[in-house]
Amino acid sequence: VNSSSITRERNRRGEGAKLGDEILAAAVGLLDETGSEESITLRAVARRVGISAPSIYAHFPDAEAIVREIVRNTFADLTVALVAARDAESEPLRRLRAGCQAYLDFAAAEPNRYRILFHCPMLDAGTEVVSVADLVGSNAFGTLVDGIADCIAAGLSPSTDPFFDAVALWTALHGYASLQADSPNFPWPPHSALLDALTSRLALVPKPV
Amino acid sequence: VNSSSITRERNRRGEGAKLGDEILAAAVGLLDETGSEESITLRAVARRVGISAPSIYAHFPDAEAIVREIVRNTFADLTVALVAARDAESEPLRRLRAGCQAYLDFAAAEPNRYRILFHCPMLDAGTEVVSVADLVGSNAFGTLVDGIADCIAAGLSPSTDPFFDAVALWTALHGYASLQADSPNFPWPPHSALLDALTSRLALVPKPV
DNA sequence: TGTACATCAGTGAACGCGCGTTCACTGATGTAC
DNA sequence: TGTACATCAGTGAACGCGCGTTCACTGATGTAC
Repeated sequence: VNSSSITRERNRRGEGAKLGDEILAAAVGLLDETGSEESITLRAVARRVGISAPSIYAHFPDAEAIVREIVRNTFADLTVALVAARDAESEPLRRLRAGCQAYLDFAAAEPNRYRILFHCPMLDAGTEVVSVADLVGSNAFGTLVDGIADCIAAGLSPSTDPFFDAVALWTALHGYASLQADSPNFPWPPHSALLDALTSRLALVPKPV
Repeated sequence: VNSSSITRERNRRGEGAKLGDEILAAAVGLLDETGSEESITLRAVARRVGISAPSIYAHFPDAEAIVREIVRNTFADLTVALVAARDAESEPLRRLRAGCQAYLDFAAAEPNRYRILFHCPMLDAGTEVVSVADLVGSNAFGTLVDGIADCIAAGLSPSTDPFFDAVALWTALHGYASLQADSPNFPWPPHSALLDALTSRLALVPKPV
């Protein structure tokens, strides 16, 4: 029963694996339309791709596996975006700022994928897809710590604890990304002013009074 | 069909309204157990209270109304907590800090109720329960702005824009509250050090370099 | 003080729906000979 | 070059479940007389 109007050509022999990517794309589409990972159901995904529901089992062992894969891909994409932003600048202050900007840009461009990185009740039972060890040791968080450390090394920050400052900055970036996505009608100050304030005040200041 | 082991005494005449509160409490219980408002279903709530599902219709027009009421109550409770914290201190710096502490305490004590304040896909279709106008004009956000303004008036902050600084501080508090709830295993620095850093750097500093 | 009765606080069965998952299957396609 | 066939990519029907909502109802309880 294909109740959608989508017609799909069967993959050629040996190209069956392509369907896996189509399934992931359809799941992200559902996530973006509803803002809730709960709408990523096997049957809804199948309808969107234009296949029957059981076909998904050739590619994912169960319904949650699709969401797990989305989370994994999202974390990888975020990391790539942060590393690319870092490598595009050489001056330490600009580097740090570019990393923060890239973080917010990613969250703004993909608010739903960004959100389920941190809170995905569908998966919480048991395995965390991106473990804390992954996060702390990753290039994603490392970009922030290194960015601050570079500013210190260049004499641009009186900070003495780049990890601490990176946590403070990450915290604020996450809050900004989340609130801006969830409360777009709030009378936000200009984006660059707020980003500048968070970056400079949290990463470049001396220890609190 | 009462499949739970709960036995419940029928309310006495004239006390039928009590069931409304029991329904809300049961819904919050479900929310806390699963971390997802999706588990607040009419039937699950009814099972938990020990009544039949249709009984709920005497108190709420539909399933979403329960969640809407929880959001309303949560916003009211948060506001009360912030105002109480503010009124417990008189010295401006301690007042501001107490408000921030109360905000984080509330989020830590009720992470799920706190979260659905900002993101509740179940409800997003149409009405926002707590509007942005409510938020900005509320005592909840006003506590922060006033706290900063008081510090400025007392000569304790060189800031010139209490609203801007309140947004920056709120942003960071929200990020901290959210991440701490969702990533408790992250190697967080000591709580009071981080809270001090966020408060003083974002609210008490001069304009960014 | 006794009793009829209106009202209140719920109940129980039923409806149609979408869900995850299973199972046996089908038909096109590439390949061995 | 032609053809049999193994394999691949997917189908369709069915299962049992929990869901929101509707409907007609029931039985206890307070009250009017």
